[in-house]
Parts: sequence; structure tokens; C-alpha cells
Amino acid sequence: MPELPEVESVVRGLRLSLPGRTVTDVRFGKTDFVDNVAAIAERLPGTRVSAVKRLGKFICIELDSGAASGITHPRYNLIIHLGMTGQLTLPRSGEAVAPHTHVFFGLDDGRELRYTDIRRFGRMLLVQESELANFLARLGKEPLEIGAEEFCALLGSRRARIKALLLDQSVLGGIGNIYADESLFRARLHPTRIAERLTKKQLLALHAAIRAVLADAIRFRGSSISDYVDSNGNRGEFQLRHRVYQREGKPCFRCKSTIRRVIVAGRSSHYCPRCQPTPRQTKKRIH
DNA sequence: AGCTCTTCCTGAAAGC
DNA sequence: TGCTTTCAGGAAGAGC
Repeated sequence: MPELPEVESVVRGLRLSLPGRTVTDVRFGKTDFVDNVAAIAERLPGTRVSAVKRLGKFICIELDSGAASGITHPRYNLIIHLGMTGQLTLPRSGEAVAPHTHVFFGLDDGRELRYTDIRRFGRMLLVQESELANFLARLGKEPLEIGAEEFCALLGSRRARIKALLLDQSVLGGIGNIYADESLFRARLHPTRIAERLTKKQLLALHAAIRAVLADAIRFRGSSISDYVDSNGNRGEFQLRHRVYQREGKPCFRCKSTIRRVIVAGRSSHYCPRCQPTPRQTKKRIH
């Protein structure tokens, strides 16, 4: 499942080849995950990629129109969310088209940027430069950029369960189920803890844990749980270093207790019952 | 404000 | 063996 480290890995890969390339043509397969098909098909050809960025879990491909005949052309941002099974790849020329590939961007060097998405939970839209701020306003803070104090203020006043807040993209952008669970384990916090009731020390520990987990995951080029691959089609390796995620029934690496799974905020949540005691056990020890 | 349920979609795995 | 059912999940929307 592509979350911040996976999207960051894809973006870094695309950055090696995409900037400077001109889009020659766009072709579509199924389009039910595309917001404005006609706009993309009409406006992209002839534009040139000027930058590739990551915004939370979104990939943002910045496109400049040519400055033909002195008219100022708008700059577009092709925004892509990989959903559960999305892949954005730059295959070598002539490489066979993978099943469920639904968007093809022809490039002036003869290569092709392809979007493949088995379940089509992803999203693709074209945002004009003038509307970008509007789009960004709905996104939460960057987990790797937010400072410790701001992080404490943002979460410390909320009455929701901490796991739900970590998954809320309008609070923090980029954390999904894997990295929420891994961060909570590292900070030794149970997923159902109410954010408001956490101490300053615990919030600071969570802030540090998130940074450490995401940085580690980026270093290992993300987690390949089901379909995730980077822009070169390579899998990540961080799934081999998960401490709790999808380790239900297995021993905790820290204390050997059996990792458990509960549903929190509608998501499977993996935790160590000893390293991450429930709120109840924290208040009053049971003998 | 925040919770649960539902929807979208496909393939893997479990059930019969 | 082979068909059918269930499940997983990111995000959005409904309803409470």
C-alpha cells in the first residue's frame, strides 16, 4: 500500500528521468478514477515536465506549457494518488504492458509513463497552478516537516483515538496503516489512546517515532506488501523490518509477547499488548 | 467533533 | 476439484 515512503520512492525515481521531457500524447484505458479525462487528454500533449513532487500521498507532476507566441500559458499539475494498488512506472522502451494499465503518457524520448492500478482505488486529476493552493489547503501537515511543538499542539487537543488521527490525511498527510502501527509501536502507545490524554512526553516520543520510522522506510525504498513497486518496477524492502504490521500471533521483537490485532478506525491495528498497554492498564495496574 | 457503516474494485484465500 | 463467499483496505460520504 503506497504511503509516504512508497510515494517518496516513486517520486525520487521519476525525478531521474521525467523533468525536461515533453508529453507527446495521452491514452486511456478505464477512466473511472480520473477526474477530468478530457482536460488531461487535450491539455497535456506539448507540455513539459518541470518538476516532480510529493504532497502527502499524492504525486504531483508539474507541467509547463510552451511560451508560444508570447501568450502566457497556464501551468498544470498532474496529481496522482496511488490508492491501494496504483503503480506509476517508466518501463524500458518496448516493455510489455502490464494488465490493468489504464493511462499511458507518451514522452518525447520515446519512453512512456504508465499508470497501472488493479483495484482502481487511485485517483488522477489535473489542477491548474491557480487552483493548487486550494487543493493543498485540504491536505494535512507533512509528517517529516512538522516541528515537535506544532505536532503536540495539533494532536494534543483532539479527543479522537490516536490511530484515527494518524490516519486522517487532513491532519497529517502521508501516514497510512503500516506506518501508523509501526510508529505507535516505536512510541509504545496503544492505538486506542485518546490523543488529548497523552502526556507531552508521549506526544514528543510519537513525533520522534514517526520521523524515525518514515526515514527508515524511505531508506529501504518503502514496503511492498501487495502490489507496490517503484517507478522502475522494483519492490521495496521495509516490509522485512516491520515490528508489528501484519505480525499478528508472532512474538514481539522487544519483549516476546504475542502481537495482537484489533480494529481501530475501521482498520486492522497491530500492536504489542505489553509494550503498548491499553489506556486502562496505564491508569490502574491490574495485579 | 468523532464514530460506524457503506461504497468503490480485484484477487487471494477460505469455505463448502 | 471447482465453484462461491469472504475479506482486505484509502478515502469519501451518509447518518448518528
